[in-house]
Amino acid sequence: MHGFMNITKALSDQNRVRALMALRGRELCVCQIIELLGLAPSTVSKHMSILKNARLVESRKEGLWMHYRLPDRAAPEIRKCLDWVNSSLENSETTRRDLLNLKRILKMELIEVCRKQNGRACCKTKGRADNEK
Amino acid sequence: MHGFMNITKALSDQNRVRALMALRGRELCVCQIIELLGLAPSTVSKHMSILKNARLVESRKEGLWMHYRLPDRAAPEIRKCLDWVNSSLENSETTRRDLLNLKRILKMELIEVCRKQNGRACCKTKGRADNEK
DNA sequence: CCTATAATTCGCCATTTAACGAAATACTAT
DNA sequence: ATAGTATTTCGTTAAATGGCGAATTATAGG
Repeated sequence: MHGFMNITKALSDQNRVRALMALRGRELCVCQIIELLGLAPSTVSKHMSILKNARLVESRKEGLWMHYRLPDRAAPEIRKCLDWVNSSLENSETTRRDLLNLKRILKMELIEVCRKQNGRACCKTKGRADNEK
Repeated sequence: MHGFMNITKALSDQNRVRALMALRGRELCVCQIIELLGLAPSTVSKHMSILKNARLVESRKEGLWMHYRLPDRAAPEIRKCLDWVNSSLENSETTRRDLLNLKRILKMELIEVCRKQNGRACCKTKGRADNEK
C-alpha cells in the first residue's frame, strides 16, 4: 500500500505528470524539464526526486548533467500505471502543447539551454545586465 | 488533463483508496464506510464526494441511506484506472485487513451500524450515558 | 588548488488539504 | 406538522505541499 500511495501522490501534481509525459520516448536533462515547465531548478529537482522515489522514472548522471527517463524494465504495476497515464493524456491539449514546446527545446544544445537559464533564472525576469566579456 | 488530475488527486489519499477497494463487488452505505475507516461522518462524506466527482464511484439514495458503488459502465480511462488500482492493491495487507473487517460489518443490519455510530460518535469516545428509556 | 556550473538540499512562505464538530438538509414515520 | 435520523455542508484548525532563493554539493577544466 505504501508503494502505491507513493505513486498516486507523485501523480497528484500536474507539473509532475507533465514531466512524466514529456519523458515518453526520450530521456531529458533536468535543465530541459526546467525549460519546459517554467519552474525554478530547485522545484523541478524536488519534483523529479518524488517521481524517482515512486519508481516512475530512473536517472543517469553524465558529468554535470542529470538525465531522467522512464524506467527501462518497469515492474508490472508501474508499467500498468504508465500505460494508464499515457492513454489518458496522449490526446490532451496540455500534452500536445508541451510536445510542441519540447521539440523547440530539443533543437537547442544542452549548453544553450543551461546558459539561457543562467541568464534568466529560468522563469522570472531578473534584471540581468547581459554582461559577456 | 483536468479530469485526469481530478482522478489522481482523488487517489492520493489512503482513506479514499481504501474506500474504493472496499467497494469492489458490492455497494456500501456511507455508514458502513464510516465504520470501516473509523472517521467522522462529515469526513467520509467529503471523501466520497471527491471520489464521485472524479467519476470513480456512483451513488444511489434509498430513503435516508446513501449507497456508493463502483461505476456500472465506466469510461475506458476510468476502467483502466480501477483495474490498475485493483491489481496493485488486491494482495496488500491493508486490503486484506479491510476485507476481514468489512465481512464483520456486512453481517450487521444497517440500522445496527448507524445506531452504533449514533451512540459512539463513530470513532471518538464521547462519554455517553447510554440513556434509553 | 581554484573557478565555474548543473543539480540538489535547506529554510521559508503561501496555499491546499484532511480532519473534526456544529449546523443544515433530506427523508421517514408518527 | 413534529420528531427523529442519515448524510451533507460549513467553518475552523493543524499538517502537508508546492513554490522560491540561498547555500551546498558534485563535477569539469584551468
